[in-house]
Amino acid sequence: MARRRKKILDIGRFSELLRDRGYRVTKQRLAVHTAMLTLGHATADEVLEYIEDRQKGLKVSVSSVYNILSKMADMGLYNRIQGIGSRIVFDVNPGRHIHLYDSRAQLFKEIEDDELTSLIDAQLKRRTFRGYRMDRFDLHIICHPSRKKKVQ
Amino acid sequence: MARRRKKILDIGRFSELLRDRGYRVTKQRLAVHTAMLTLGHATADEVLEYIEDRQKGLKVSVSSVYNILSKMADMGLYNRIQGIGSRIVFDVNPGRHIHLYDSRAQLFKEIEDDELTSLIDAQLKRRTFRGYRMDRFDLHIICHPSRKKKVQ
DNA sequence: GTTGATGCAAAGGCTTTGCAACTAA
DNA sequence: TTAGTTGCAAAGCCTTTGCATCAAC
Repeated sequence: MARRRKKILDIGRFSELLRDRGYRVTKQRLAVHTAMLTLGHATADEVLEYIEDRQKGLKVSVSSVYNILSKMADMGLYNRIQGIGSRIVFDVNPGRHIHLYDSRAQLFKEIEDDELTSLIDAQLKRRTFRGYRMDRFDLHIICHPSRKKKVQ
Repeated sequence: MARRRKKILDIGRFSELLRDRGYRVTKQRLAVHTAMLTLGHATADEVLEYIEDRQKGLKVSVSSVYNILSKMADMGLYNRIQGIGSRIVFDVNPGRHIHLYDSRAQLFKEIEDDELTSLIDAQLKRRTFRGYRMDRFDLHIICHPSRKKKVQ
């Protein structure tokens, strides 16, 4: 019983989606989505930094990055997960639910584990939450590096 | 294989712990912990509001609430979980890992599910995360009310 | 009496908002 | 052309910090 997952939209489908919904395809939106495709999950200023590093010519403001990330999240394209503290982390993959949080470096790493995802999903689906219907889940595995040396 | 859980500290043990570690037992700390025992999880201003409602006589400042909650979290007494957006939510129970998030009301509800907790814990324990050791996990089940009428 | 803890106000960090200028369609 | 977007700056919110005062021990 494989879990059905939403797919990450490449730039082409991303543009299509915008157009389909009557939104404009702007350089800023393309740049943000491109950044998210590479970064996986990122805060607004990580996205901004990424863009500034790769596209010197393109001007993108902080507020636009926020607006774009928020709009995409509201459209269901990204998830809002969250860092400890007060920073919003956006996740490009709506189907990605398991995050490893490095409590020392204070950043998220990716975990791909379909078996675990399916297992939890199955468990949750057969449970009832009085009066509530589950949309999705987020599993945060809080970890610390197990060795002194820098881990990769 | 029941999961061993840290216990919630009642006020007496809370005071003991403070004294044992060389910290002072202040009215503010007692008030904050009392609030947390009732609220389960709360943001700093929810704690403050709770205290102001019940103990008109006692003066507690915002910064003290923050300081106290942070210190307790650093001592491992509370967990920092997080609301969507930029607010830090503290959880009084270090052994409580499953949270139902009502996305409409934007608040957390409690889920007690030892079976599910044990299951996930067991799964995580038998997995390896290259270079990382797991401290704990947080499962957020994002839900919406399934009926129009207000749910309890 | 000693320190650690508190309260206040100011500073900080991240996010949102208002609005004129811009640009995709 | 024209309505949706952007960029800028200001405002907002929550959290942290510095320091004089206070109180637990």
